[in-house]
Amino acid sequence: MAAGAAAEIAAGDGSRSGKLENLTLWERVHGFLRQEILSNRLPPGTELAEVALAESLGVSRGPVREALGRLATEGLVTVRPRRGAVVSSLSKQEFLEAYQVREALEMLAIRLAVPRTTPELLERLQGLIAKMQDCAGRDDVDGFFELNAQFHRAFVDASGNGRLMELYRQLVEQLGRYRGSSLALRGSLKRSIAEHRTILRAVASGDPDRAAHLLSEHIRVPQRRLEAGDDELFALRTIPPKGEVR
Amino acid sequence: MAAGAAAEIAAGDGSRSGKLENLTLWERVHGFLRQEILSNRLPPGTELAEVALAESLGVSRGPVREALGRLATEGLVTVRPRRGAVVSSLSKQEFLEAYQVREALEMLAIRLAVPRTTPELLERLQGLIAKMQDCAGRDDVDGFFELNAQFHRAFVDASGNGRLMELYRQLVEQLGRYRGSSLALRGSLKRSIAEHRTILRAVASGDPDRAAHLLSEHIRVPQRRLEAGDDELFALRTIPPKGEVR
DNA sequence: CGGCTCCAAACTGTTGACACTCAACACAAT
DNA sequence: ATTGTGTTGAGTGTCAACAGTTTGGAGCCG
Repeated sequence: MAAGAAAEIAAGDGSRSGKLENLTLWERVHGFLRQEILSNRLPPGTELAEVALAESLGVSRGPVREALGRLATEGLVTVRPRRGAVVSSLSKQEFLEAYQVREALEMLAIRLAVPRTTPELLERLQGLIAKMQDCAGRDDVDGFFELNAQFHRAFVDASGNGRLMELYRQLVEQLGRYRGSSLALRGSLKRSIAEHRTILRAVASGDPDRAAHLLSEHIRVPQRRLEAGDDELFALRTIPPKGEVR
Repeated sequence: MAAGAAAEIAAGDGSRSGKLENLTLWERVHGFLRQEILSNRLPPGTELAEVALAESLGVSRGPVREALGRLATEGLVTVRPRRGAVVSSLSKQEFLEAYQVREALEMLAIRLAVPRTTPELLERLQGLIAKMQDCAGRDDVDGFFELNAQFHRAFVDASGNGRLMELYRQLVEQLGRYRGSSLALRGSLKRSIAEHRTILRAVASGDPDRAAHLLSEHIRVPQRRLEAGDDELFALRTIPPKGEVR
């Protein structure tokens, strides 16, 4: 039912940029839908009919089906057996649960990253904090959020643990759709920057436990607010069309 | 290819046990293959051809394909585009990475579980330790391993975090296939029991940080041995040739 | 007027067939 | 003997069609 502007998934033209795209059809559909969902162009609650999608994208139902299956195991859509797929939405409870797991993963990441710290990493983190301050001064909330995400991801990347990176990526993807909520929850940008500085100091001094502890407190700031009960933030996203989830 | 003993997945009779199984075909295939892999009846490295599986199970390639896709995102098989699927095997490095993530998840679990501790939980844990001691006395290593898994899972279940439980289950499933290795790594059963007692005391006294720290040390015992370089344990499972099933 | 039954449209689950790719093997040339 | 090339065959990627189920509503009954 979505708008008709198809993205020409099935295009056979090889002129698309210099990089040769040897992806299978369902992989392209998967990537396309993933982008549509993550960018909130397909908001939570949207029903995804196989035939409609297939026609819209110019492919058969097979690849669409396969793509939906993959998205389901990634948690971006939920399939109700014989009832079709829906862009999944997180309840306040589920959001909180994912947030807790994210905290645990980041703590592991920073513990692993500290002994592997390089001067380049410290420099990069320092640069990110500086840019964050710029954004805070300009009230560029979107920019700040992006930099903040990069800051946190830097530790995960530096951990050297591929499994951890993969899990973290999936988790952040899901939580990212509620960026508005997370941001509103955070409150003062200045305080966040100060916390980042403190964390960076602990990392530079090579103290994994202290860094992990600080990070834990840092992450808990928005979590506590959510627990306190600002449900309205979710009312925006939780679209109760008709079909009830589970 | 593989042996013929099919498991009658496609059976349409509703007489199968009292429990009504309203699962779709691919869900049944998925569950079946999952069991086969986890029980090591399909050892790592086994090539899974769609046509062969489909014929063997009495279904079409569609459901098999879908099941393989799900297993892939769960990490139990790896699909090489246009080359088919293979039962995935963990390298020493990957095993270690997963182990680290498991540690982080369990620490989160015990932190969440401590404030929610009930007398029933403490009693259950106490009972598990007692049974472990029995097994240790009888040199019942398999029994001990099972009880140990239950002990650790108890905290995850008590955490009340559904997402955490799901991730933990998947992780343990994958690591579980290397049970032999993990066991050999652990060494003294008595020491393990003593550590369990100490952890239980910390939980009973309502000290999440201490419990988490103790758990961390407890989990790290086999991890350190693995880091030390006992690769031979993996040689057992890493089947290099293109050997046929059984 | 409200509730129940039955019917039809729509959609998913499944199947079998076709097209295409890649890997291995054989053979020829250096 | 080794390397490069052509061929072949197995097996995946994709499609269109069939069958079963669910949903929503029209019609009937209380």
